[in-house]
Amino acid sequence: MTRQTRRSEGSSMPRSVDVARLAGVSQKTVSRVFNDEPYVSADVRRRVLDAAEQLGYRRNNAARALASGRTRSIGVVTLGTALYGPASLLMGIERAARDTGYALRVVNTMEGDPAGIAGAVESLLEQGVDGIVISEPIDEGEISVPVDVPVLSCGAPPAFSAPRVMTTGADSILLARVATEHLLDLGHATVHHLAGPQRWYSARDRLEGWRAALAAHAGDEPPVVEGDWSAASGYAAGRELAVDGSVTAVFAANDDMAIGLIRALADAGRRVPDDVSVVGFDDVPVAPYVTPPLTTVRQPFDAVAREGLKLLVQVIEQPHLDPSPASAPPVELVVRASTAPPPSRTIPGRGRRTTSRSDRDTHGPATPDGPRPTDH
Amino acid sequence: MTRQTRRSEGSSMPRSVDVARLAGVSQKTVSRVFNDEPYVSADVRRRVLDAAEQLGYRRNNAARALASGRTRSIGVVTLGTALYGPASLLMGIERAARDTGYALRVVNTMEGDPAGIAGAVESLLEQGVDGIVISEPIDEGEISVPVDVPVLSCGAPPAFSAPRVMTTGADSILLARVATEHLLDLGHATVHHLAGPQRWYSARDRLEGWRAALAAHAGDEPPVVEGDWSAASGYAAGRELAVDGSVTAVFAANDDMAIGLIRALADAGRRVPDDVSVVGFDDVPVAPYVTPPLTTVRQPFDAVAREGLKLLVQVIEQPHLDPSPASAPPVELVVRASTAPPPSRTIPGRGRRTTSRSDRDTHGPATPDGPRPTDH
DNA sequence: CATCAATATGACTGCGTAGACATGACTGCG
DNA sequence: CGCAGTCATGTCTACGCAGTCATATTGATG
Repeated sequence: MTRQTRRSEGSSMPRSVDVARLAGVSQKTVSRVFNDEPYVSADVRRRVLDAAEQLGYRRNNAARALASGRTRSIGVVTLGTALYGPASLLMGIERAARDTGYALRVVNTMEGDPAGIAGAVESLLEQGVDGIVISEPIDEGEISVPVDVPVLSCGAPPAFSAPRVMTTGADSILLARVATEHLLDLGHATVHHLAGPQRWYSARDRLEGWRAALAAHAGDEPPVVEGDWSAASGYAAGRELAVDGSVTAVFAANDDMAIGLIRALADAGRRVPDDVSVVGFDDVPVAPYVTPPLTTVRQPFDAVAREGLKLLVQVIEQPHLDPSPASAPPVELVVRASTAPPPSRTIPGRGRRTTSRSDRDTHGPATPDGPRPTDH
Repeated sequence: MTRQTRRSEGSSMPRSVDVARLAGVSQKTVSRVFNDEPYVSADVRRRVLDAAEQLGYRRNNAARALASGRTRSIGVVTLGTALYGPASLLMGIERAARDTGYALRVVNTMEGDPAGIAGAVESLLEQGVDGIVISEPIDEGEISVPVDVPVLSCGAPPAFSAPRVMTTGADSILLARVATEHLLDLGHATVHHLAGPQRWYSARDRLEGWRAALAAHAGDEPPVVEGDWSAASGYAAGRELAVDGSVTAVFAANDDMAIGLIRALADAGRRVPDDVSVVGFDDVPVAPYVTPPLTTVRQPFDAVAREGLKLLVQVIEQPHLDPSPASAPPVELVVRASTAPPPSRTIPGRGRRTTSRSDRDTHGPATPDGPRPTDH
């Protein structure tokens, strides 16, 4: 039994030579046809395609990669979670990658894994990828892996040394600031922050945006409560915050925590938004349907993924050109029913249901999404 | 300038020959060391590893695949959504794949994409994978792609002809049945069903389980309302169901729709669970924190992924052996506050907060998860 | 001490493709 | 009509690794 019998059933896959033989051309010509190279006559192209069809020919990617030095694939490092944010980003990246003709290889890096991102990157490099996307970067100190492909980091500073590192992502700082300012504009004296785990850059950005908003409004900065993105941690934080009567507004670093928070407040007898206003972050699909419908800022995952991949692919394919900076996606505050003016000092013509904010950036409309549930 | 300058910076990656030269051994021996082949002396192994370390050597996966005929990677076909179910399954698959030493290649198939699953599979085969996982199969008729690798279908019948097709997945039918029977056991005369899109096999399974439960209890079968998994569609369905005063219990095919449904009922003035009981499906992380905390059945994504991949890898690596059937993961009903006995006929010693059901399969405990919010 | 098996290593080669270059057919133009 | 330029195709080969088989070294055994 020779080596031919490696694929199943002994009927080894047809190769380009087989197609060539059937079409009466050389192997190289078959290669030309499949790579859309110029200088192939219409007649030959047709014969080749017919022959390939007939044999069920499929290019061997391993051989292509070996011969050309390019794998036409992009590696993605994700956190191993089904969190809405990371999951949405991953899906956006897949779509964008496919649009540009690249395949996707995915590696998780469980949070807390000591090997961490470095190990994930290492594994992608060994698999062979033309570029790497760090989907949700977390701080793990310097990454010491020698990387020889361009790297796209979604929302983090270039945390390690590679020849070509880019960053992309929504302006989380701005988004957080808009969310916080929405509450301040409603008349709240200050805004508490239920932060995400500070190992995540995205969590830090949100903290920073919140700080900036408070600073701009000369508000004092209450202590930060830190969660782990989960609704459960939001609930735990909510129990702490509920006992503090001075809390009238909270900006949660994601919607899940906001939902947990709201429940804790409700369980403690504090009404939302009458006693406490809550703003989330992400605009998860259920946000309009929880009780009360959640005011939040929308993350433009799809746009971010698309822009970022465009950048990455450009750097992969034209290493010389300076990468054109991605246009910042629009900032979108979605006002629903979880925010209201503070209870004590009643403001006439209550500020609810407005998108009044205007910043240094464009804001999308506060779109009523889907069948908009009535307030109550 | 020769071809060597393909990788960036002209400093082409070291190859196994380079390592061999430095270690004073043959290229083949380097290969042996990295593949953990027997018959390598400890001394040589050490020298090789040192040399590799020093040069920053990394195996070239394309060449390995070409030479060995195996890519050591598994392709996953997912729907292009950030839905909790598919996303969780994908993460579970990644974890499981890495545990078995396989890399992951991911392709989306946008729902409604005419090319659909067939195209996704085709693309994976061209990339070269040793096995394929169809993560959330939907019905697209016969898939006519010739597939020569084993295929694992999560929860669907073998919908196309490949030499080796397996299925895995939780027993959705049973889960749906347990959910429905929970409502029937509470005393509801019948249970309505808010179904998922029927192109999805998982949606069909849940419908079937619901049917089975009704049939077993001699309940009549009310008309089915179909959603698209989204909370928005749940809301729309809820508006329909709210006008029908006879509706006292609804089994929603996933938690998101259940959340939308509950909101629509609330907006229509029907209280949950006092007037209408609602059971979801999945046990999404926010389920304990929405209003009211959602009774639901938990999908054991991680266990399903792990079992399924074990099966797939076994078939890949030992094509001869009969695949050992996966053990069915436990069925877990999580009773929270969205279900209660029907309003009219009050049943003494209300059946809430029990996991009384016992079926042909083991049930996990109705674990109080995380900081359990109090009922109200 | 010769013989054989187990161990350790190397030489050679093919995997299927695309890159470099050669070659032949044809075109247009002075 | 001859020569340069374009087009269309072919030949040869490297890509980097693992498979196959040969060979050298050991130790044990009768």
